Amino acid sequence: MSSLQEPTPIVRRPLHEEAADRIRDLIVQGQLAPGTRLNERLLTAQFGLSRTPLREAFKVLATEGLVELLPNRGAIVSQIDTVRLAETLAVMGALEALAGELACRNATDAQLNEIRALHYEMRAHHARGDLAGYFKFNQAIHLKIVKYSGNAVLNTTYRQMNGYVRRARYMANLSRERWDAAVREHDEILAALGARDVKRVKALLSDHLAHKLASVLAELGRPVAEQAA
Amino acid sequence: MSSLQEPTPIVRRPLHEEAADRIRDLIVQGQLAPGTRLNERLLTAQFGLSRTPLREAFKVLATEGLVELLPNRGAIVSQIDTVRLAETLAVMGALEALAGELACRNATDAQLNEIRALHYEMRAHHARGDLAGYFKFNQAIHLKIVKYSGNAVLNTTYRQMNGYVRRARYMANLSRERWDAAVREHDEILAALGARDVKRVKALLSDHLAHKLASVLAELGRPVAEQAA
DNA sequence: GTTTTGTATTCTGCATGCAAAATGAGCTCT
DNA sequence: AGAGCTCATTTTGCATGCAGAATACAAAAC
Repeated sequence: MSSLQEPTPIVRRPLHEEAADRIRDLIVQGQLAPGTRLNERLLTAQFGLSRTPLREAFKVLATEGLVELLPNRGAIVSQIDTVRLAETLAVMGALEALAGELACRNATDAQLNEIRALHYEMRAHHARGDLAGYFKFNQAIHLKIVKYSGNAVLNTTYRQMNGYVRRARYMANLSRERWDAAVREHDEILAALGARDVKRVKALLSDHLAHKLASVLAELGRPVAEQAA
Repeated sequence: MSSLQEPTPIVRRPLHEEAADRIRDLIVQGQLAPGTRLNERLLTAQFGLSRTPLREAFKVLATEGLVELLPNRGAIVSQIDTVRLAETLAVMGALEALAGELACRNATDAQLNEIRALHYEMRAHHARGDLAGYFKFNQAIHLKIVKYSGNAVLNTTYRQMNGYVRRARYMANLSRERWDAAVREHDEILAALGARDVKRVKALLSDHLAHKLASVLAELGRPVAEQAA
């Protein structure tokens, strides 16, 4: 038992995972607005499976925080409440600072070049004033930095939080000033990463996220600014 | 509808939550060793419920990382692998540094006094050489700091990771030197917290966790030390 | 006109049933 | 004795059924 055992480990993917992925995408991409009720009968019909695996998916999404389970009243897409959003961004700041530190140490040059490429793509969209395109590459850069930290736990934790926060991106209606500033911050982050300057990367990422948090909070005008980093 | 509506919101707790809690406790407290198979029939008999809610609980525990789901082969208590342990501790270090910072700002004096009390209890157990008692209060202190950060997302994230890590505590067979050093570090942390010295608390907690990580890794003798903070 | 009450319908929570996959025991063949 | 095969048993994955809770709606009371 050595070479030709399993070219492809053909184990059918459990239905509940499939369902969880599909619903997660719908939520994260904003197709299912916060507060929307997730009707079991409806979704089973739509996905072509029975209630059991669907309900299992609900449980998973609930522990991920994307869905809220009301006893005897089913599941709703969780509200994006301001406090939780701020809290999540604060935590993501800490995570990303760590990610930057580790990426400085562990990322290969090729990986840094990948990030660099994404950065220039992002700048291109910024130059054109294409906000949606900008967001896409911005996201990709941050996810890559976290990924190339080489810490899998960090990666999954971050991605999960990102799923929650991402839905709020249209809420922060990003002023032109903030947008330009964010791009400049990215320039600096990239430079520091290239120089493998741990301390600087860490500080820059921490600040970057703090600014993002501040801009989101400003946009939402809530007086919860105190408890953020 | 104002005053006498719901003295206690008597909504029966879903069975799957109950089950998840019970199994989680068994795993975290080490009564269910890593690798143990979780037989559905057995557990349903033991808990007095049917397979459906039990399986829902499995899904939750799986997303929490305490249980591994093998398609068509059921659930096993997840192994504590060294790499993941190290990665988790690194992330917890970042989280706890943030927690310390926020606690400095947000914790009330009464809350700091609570932590202080726990600290002296811990010292008492250390003085007696009572390792189990020491661990208990040590845990409690760290959890309180995180809790009094006032950031709920941080709190739940930290607690979840702690659940995974806690099972490994007996693995790190803590030398007397490291034990003494840890206690001294706690002294300093407490002092800095009392002085509300954000920068210092942050640094101390970060170092404290890094030392813990190093000691665990040393004990386990794995060459994964590079990728930690 | 508004609120309350009664009732029908829908939906959730959980148990159970059934088919497919995995495990294990015994057997055969080398 | 050990490796491979067959078949019975166990176990998982999923669908469905049923009871109770929640919701919706309409008629009645104020």
